[in-house]
Amino acid sequence: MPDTRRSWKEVRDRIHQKILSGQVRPGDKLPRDADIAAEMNCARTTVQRAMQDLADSGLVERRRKGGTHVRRDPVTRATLDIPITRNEVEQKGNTYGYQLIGRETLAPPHSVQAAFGQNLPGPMLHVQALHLADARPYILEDRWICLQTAPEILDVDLSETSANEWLVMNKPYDDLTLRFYAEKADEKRATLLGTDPGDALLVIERTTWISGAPITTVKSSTEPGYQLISRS
Amino acid sequence: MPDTRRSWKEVRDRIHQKILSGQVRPGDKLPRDADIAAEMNCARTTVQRAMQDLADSGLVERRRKGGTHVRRDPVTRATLDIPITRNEVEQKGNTYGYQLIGRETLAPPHSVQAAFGQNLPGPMLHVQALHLADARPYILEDRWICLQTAPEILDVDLSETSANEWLVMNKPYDDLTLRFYAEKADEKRATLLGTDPGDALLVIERTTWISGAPITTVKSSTEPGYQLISRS
DNA sequence: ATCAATATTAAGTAACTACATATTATGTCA
DNA sequence: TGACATAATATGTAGTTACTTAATATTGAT
Repeated sequence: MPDTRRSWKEVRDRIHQKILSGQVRPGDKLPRDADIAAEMNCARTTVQRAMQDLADSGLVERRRKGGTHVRRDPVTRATLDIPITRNEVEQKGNTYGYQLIGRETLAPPHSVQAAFGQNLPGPMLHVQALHLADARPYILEDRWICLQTAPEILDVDLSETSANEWLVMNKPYDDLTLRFYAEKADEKRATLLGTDPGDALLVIERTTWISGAPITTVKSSTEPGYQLISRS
Repeated sequence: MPDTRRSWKEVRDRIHQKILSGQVRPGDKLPRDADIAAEMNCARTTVQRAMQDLADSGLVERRRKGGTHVRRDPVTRATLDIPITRNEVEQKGNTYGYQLIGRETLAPPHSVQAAFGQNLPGPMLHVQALHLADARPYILEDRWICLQTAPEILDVDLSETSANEWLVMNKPYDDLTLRFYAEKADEKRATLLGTDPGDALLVIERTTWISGAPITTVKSSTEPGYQLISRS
């Protein structure tokens, strides 16, 4: 085998290597795609793919005309998968349970409006529900659903189907913000989650939009000890 | 303009639309790339790119021969950028400060060994340091560095340069695990972070490897109120 | 010298082609 | 019938060409 063609992954790894072995330093400009292609004896498209990947993972920055530069503020870029809670529970081998706690149509409080920024969401459905793993409280969700964008939710029997699942299956979103933080369990949440007030809870806030219009925002308080782990 | 060529993003969005408008349901098989290309009047490469993107974002699954299927357990896939702490602080317009608390060569405790799995890391440097924003405690890091993989760290003046920065700049990794959870501040951490014991802290654990060899593992306890926010 | 029009550059996108690879289906021989 | 080879199939990867787009540099007119 004289000189097997190198895949874009090889090209990527070579450049990756160069960057972090110090041959090329943060802020440095890399050669043009075409030159790298010539040097590595491959097509520009291959270099393009490699560079795209490096750019996606936060290692380099590319600008038309400007060329490709090694980022001077390298970031750790990680991907998280947040599954539907039912699947998450069943994946772990536990039995999934669901319990509706409250449901009411209401004008959203200011904190919820803030989550949506400019676009005022109008009247919303406020749903509180508990997800269970083997009958133990797992995640407590406090959700607001925009009735302008998702009026069909009013016809859904939320004591049967969780809003979580219904929305994921029926209301596609094209924009999403996630927010993670730690919070002390207050009296009410502690009771519902079967833990003690003051316990540290990981909270996940998720807000979704479809073409600019708000769909839903959820504040999920997880059971004590819950961990989020990045994809490899 | 009769029929402008459609980009791979248009193709992606059209399919995305189909999937979540219910025209195609979770588990369903999508037509072959070639057929979609014909239908949409574009090249297969364009469909390929579109499909790749949908697969990357967790919406569909592709298998050679098997074809493309809509995932039956859709996940919310989010990307997080975790910058170097100095940059994070300065980005917010605060002054960055750094303070070394402790430094010692030590055999790692079992919990640290566990983070690395099988590969035993050997002797390690244990470093504790505090990152400050406007002279207020921001992140407390408790780090273990593998001396086999990164012996040069012993020559670094860690009272000047943070291990965080030195490692990011000098020790490339090719594998990384992140873990997020909430934890109550214990007495010691509360003091260092200038808060009260029992406060809920968001903890970020990061472990890195290079070609299978452990580099470092950090447990970063963030100031109360700290939030992680996903990239758009 | 200033500003605007124009050219140049380097990445971005897309078409078409060809072959690779993984997987499934089929067929043949013992 | 069962094991194994073979064919068919759909995605994956790579090359080549051509054109687009955004950013920069140059030119030229005032």
